[in-house]
Amino acid sequence: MNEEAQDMRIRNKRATREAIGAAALRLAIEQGSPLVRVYDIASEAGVSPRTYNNYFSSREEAICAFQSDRARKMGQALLARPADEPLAEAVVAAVVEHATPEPDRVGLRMIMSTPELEGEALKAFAMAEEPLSAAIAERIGVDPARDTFPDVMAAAVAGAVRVAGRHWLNGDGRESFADVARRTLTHLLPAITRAAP
Amino acid sequence: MNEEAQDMRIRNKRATREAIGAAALRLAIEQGSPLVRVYDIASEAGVSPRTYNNYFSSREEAICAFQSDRARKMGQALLARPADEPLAEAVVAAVVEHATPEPDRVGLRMIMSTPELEGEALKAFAMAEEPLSAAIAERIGVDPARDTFPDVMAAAVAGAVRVAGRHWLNGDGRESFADVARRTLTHLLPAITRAAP
DNA sequence: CCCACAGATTGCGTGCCACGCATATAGTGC
DNA sequence: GCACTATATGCGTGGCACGCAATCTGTGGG
Repeated sequence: MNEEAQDMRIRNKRATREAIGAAALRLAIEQGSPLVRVYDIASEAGVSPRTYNNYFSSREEAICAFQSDRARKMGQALLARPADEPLAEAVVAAVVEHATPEPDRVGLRMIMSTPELEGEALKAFAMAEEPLSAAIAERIGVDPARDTFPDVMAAAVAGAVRVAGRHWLNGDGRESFADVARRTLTHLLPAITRAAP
Repeated sequence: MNEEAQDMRIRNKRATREAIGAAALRLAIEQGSPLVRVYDIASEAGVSPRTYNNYFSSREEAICAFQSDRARKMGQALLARPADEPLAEAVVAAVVEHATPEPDRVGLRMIMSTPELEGEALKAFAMAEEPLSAAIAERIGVDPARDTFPDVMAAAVAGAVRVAGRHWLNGDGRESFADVARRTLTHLLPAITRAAP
């Protein structure tokens, strides 16, 4: 049962990590990010402050943990798409998967409007680039160390999703995030499809 | 002479800001970013520690100030290109301008390999996006609040330059940064030229 | 020439936080 | 039941951001 025991531990760690992250996000939304104290986050999550920073090394990281995990999943979603699917379709599908359930408007707006969280949010999006690049490289069969195409496309796609989030927030709220993301990705399609004829 | 006096003050502020930023970068390269103390940066720049954080609110911000200013200039460079130049050419030209003089390899490598600085570096690149987007929007005559194209392209271009930096660092050093950047931007050209027929 | 004023620098005090170290606890395999 | 490892926690230390108030500096007016 070694593996299962390890799984148990991993699950537990993930659970507390998510608990802390959720607590941090909730408090940041309620009180505003700069006012949140580490002690409060830890209390809310039911752990010691010392334990809190076994998981996160800054308040920003804890608040944006949700975004980070989302971004990671977006990259992995592309890897999981069927290999015979055209690259452009696979990318759009992976992004749309990642967009469900709809992001939390209030939380996203809080993050976007807080300069201190901006860097962390950008890091979260950047985290999606490596798996995206790997998936693209594998799909079109090039070496990402030699050819810059996968990295460039990954960065462009991540950027398009980020821009979609911004426009979705500023919009009138009647368009779903997935639709906005589809529109932004459309602008990239000529570049994406060019390399996968 | 009111205006000139104001100019003088602005120049002075800019000078001390650059002095502090340069000192921070130099010390970070020499000793490694986490070992640099605020007191040392301030001493090196000839100001008080208290003055240092009138200009920067974190060590990371000071160390990456040079990158931030660079990124800003890249955005403004596009605005300054002749209006009749095709968008794709103007973008490439602006990036190449921004690439001279060649970035400092050691400094860039230090920043790229320090996780704490990663967020700040990403913020620096993101700063270039707004002027880039504005320039693109003006050039093709669309409203950036309605049309996502300028923002998406700005993010893609900034991402391509960032990727170029990474590949340039990992390369054998015989290719200039400008050349690598040209290659990465080439991958975006189909998307860029599509909207400016 | 002196004064008033605004902007910039600086010193000091306060509160917050990241992190190393040592310890307690819990869950696992033998 | 026992040894072991991973995790949680307490405590202490050092560093840093920032508010506040005093000081310094350069500028323009009387």
